[in-house]
Amino acid sequence: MLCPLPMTILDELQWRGLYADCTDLDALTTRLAEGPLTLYAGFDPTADSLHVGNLVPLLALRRFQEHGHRPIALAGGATGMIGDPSGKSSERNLQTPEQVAANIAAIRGQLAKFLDFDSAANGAQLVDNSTWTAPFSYLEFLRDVGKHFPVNLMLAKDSVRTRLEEGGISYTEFSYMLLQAHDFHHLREVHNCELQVGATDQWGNITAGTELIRRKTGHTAWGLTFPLLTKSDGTKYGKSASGAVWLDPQRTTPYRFYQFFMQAEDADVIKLLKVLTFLPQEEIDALAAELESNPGARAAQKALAAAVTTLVHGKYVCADAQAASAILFGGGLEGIKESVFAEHLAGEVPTQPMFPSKFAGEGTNIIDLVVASGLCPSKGQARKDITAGGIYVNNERSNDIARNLTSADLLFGKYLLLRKGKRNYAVLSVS
RNA sequence: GGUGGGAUACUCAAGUGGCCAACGAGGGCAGACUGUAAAUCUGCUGGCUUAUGCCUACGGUGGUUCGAAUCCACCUCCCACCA
Repeated sequence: MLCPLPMTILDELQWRGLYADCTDLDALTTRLAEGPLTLYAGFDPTADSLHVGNLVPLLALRRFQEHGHRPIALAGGATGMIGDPSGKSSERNLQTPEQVAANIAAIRGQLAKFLDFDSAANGAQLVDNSTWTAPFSYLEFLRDVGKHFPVNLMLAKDSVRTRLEEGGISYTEFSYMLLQAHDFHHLREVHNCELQVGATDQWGNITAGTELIRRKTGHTAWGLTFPLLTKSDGTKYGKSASGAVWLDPQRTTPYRFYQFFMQAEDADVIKLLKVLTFLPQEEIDALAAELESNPGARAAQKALAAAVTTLVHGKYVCADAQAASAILFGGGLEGIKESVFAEHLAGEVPTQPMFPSKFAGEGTNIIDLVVASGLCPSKGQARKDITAGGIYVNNERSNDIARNLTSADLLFGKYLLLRKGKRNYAVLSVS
């Protein structure tokens, strides 16, 4: 076997399945070979937390940083006020300035965790596009930016064209690409940022930026896109039955987060390892081989869940999620200690506080408790699930809808472990 | 502008006066099997304080009728053909 040359960042992106398109691959390859450059990716504050889909460009910034380049994470305080039409089939409601401000604050904190800001050579930067966009007057913007955009080219962008076909687009969202293009231009001039990366749905916005830079200054700038994260069945990745998978532990508990990746399909897991982790090629190849020869061991899923959970929540929190999973999916509850239960299950698994009076005397009907736990959306559904044998109390099937649960059923006098089906757990905690 | 067809639960799609909370398929949830899998088989799939009970629901608003998803009128939106 030939001794391989060290991988370039582009080789690595290619190998990881992170390369979709580039405005000028040859020129960018040459430029990257000459030395470090500055690049950026934008994150709009559509919610008060990032979700797993945002991880792809965010980790890509870090991949570039590990290859010596300088990443800029841009929080879209300005663009978030407008709403990106890309990939959306209908007009969205504007967020209030207060919402955007709150979301920006939350997202800035999350972005900061993934990049190295302290390196002297190539420390990351965190910027907010409202700092240079807000002072811009409307007239100035029209003259300095708008003048460089022929409307016929704007109409040809995919994001606009699809919207024109399905119901139209407001002037506000139509203008979004100008804001993002101006961001790129600003970063090009002020920070010498030569590259913008993003998912494929950002292609139109990115090329709007490279065009603006070229027309205004004649400088070069490149765009590079990643494929959208999809599952083997073609649907978007990052949604579980209960909605998006968030990085904020308040929105998606670390246990749920860990479980989400643990339950990845065989057909998706290798791709996810490449895209969402920093595991080296040899390790991922070994996991792929293991998946092939011994799929039942699910080593790849375990590695994926561990790596991503550690990346997002840290190794201690990940260890808790692993411990909780081991208990719930490993065996029975026999012999489990209160401290272990309290530490690893209560809080990890979705937990509802309950008043002690609920379990005093007669106790409370199982139907009401299942609904209170959040496992079932209505009493009717709870009744059906219980009758069908799909509900477990402290890991023992309980199919009597007349059953009342009392303090005698509580573990350690405090906890009730409810389960629906094979893998949906909830804890009721008396306090 | 004219004529004809259509709007039914998460989606597709039956139903043309009572037997309709509404056939069927997909999806979803659960059970068996399994790897916390896939495939397969089975059950469930509007809500409610126990239920031969009540409420909500077949585009909207009224009407006919003992009784309407089903009939009538008007309205809104889609599609086809003709202008």
